[in-house]
Amino acid sequence: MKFGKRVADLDLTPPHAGILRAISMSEGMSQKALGGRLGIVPSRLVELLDELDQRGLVERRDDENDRRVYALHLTKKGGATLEALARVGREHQETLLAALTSQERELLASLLAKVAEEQGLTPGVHPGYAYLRRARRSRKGPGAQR
Amino acid sequence: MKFGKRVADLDLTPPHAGILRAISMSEGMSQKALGGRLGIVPSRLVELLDELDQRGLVERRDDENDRRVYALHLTKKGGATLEALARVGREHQETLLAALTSQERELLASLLAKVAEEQGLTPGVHPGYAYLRRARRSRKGPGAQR
DNA sequence: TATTGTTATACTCTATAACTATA
DNA sequence: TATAGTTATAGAGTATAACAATA
Repeated sequence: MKFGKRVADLDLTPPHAGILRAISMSEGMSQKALGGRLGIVPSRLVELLDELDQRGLVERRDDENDRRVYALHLTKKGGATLEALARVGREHQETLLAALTSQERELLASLLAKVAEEQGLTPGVHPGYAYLRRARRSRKGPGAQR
Repeated sequence: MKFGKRVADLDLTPPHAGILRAISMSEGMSQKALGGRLGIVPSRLVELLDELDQRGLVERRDDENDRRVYALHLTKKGGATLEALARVGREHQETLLAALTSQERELLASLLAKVAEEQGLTPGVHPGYAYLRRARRSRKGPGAQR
């Protein structure tokens, strides 16, 4: 996962990157709304936001109308990090698609966009957030030490 | 992960599917060789093979020349399961690519093949086997219960 | 002493459920 | 009683390291 490596240089993980981007697109949204949009369960979102908060990238401001909710905002540093992430994304894409001409890249993008749309994916939202519980594997058995 | 769901109907996971296919392509190979080819560490391979062995899909036969190694073989049932997996793969692909004409599918495949080759991927080997340790995230902080 | 495979153990990621504060 | 967010806990997947048998 080359992209993850690049993001790690910013002391973040790919899930963090998606959250920063989502917040920047709708500043002030609640955790509930953010989690709903990305498909992250509340408990997981809390931890990811804690980490972003801790790094000074995101602020949880009190909502005056409803004291149960936080209004999520990017800090100045958060905005700068988002720009750095955009650079990282461009670099990653350049490396990944090095084998293709720019015409081929556009073609690939349009084919994939068709597929994504037909599959009902939301643009800008990585489907990996919505985790699907795998089937339970039964365990152990043979293979004793000879 | 729709493919994983389909594979789960056969009481397997995607990693199992790749192993069955790899064994069928070189019957009799050792665990070391298999793990090397797919990029699976020995301890993980043992468990995955235990599960396949237990389901009667794979046999670990003693190698006569070197009693430390096992020669891996598909059982008859393993061969049948591999065919079922091929069907599953075709169904999955059909669903995934429903938005594309067959010409577009070929085009997509050729673009992706170019990218994969340039990236040094081995045909037939899912890159997900080679796990990359993520950067350690520092933990916890704000967000105390109000 | 080196190699093949196994076991023991630890760590990461993610989910479910119980809980607190507020509505 | 219902909702937003948090904490506690558990489970799945994978890795590292110590180990046994054989070379």
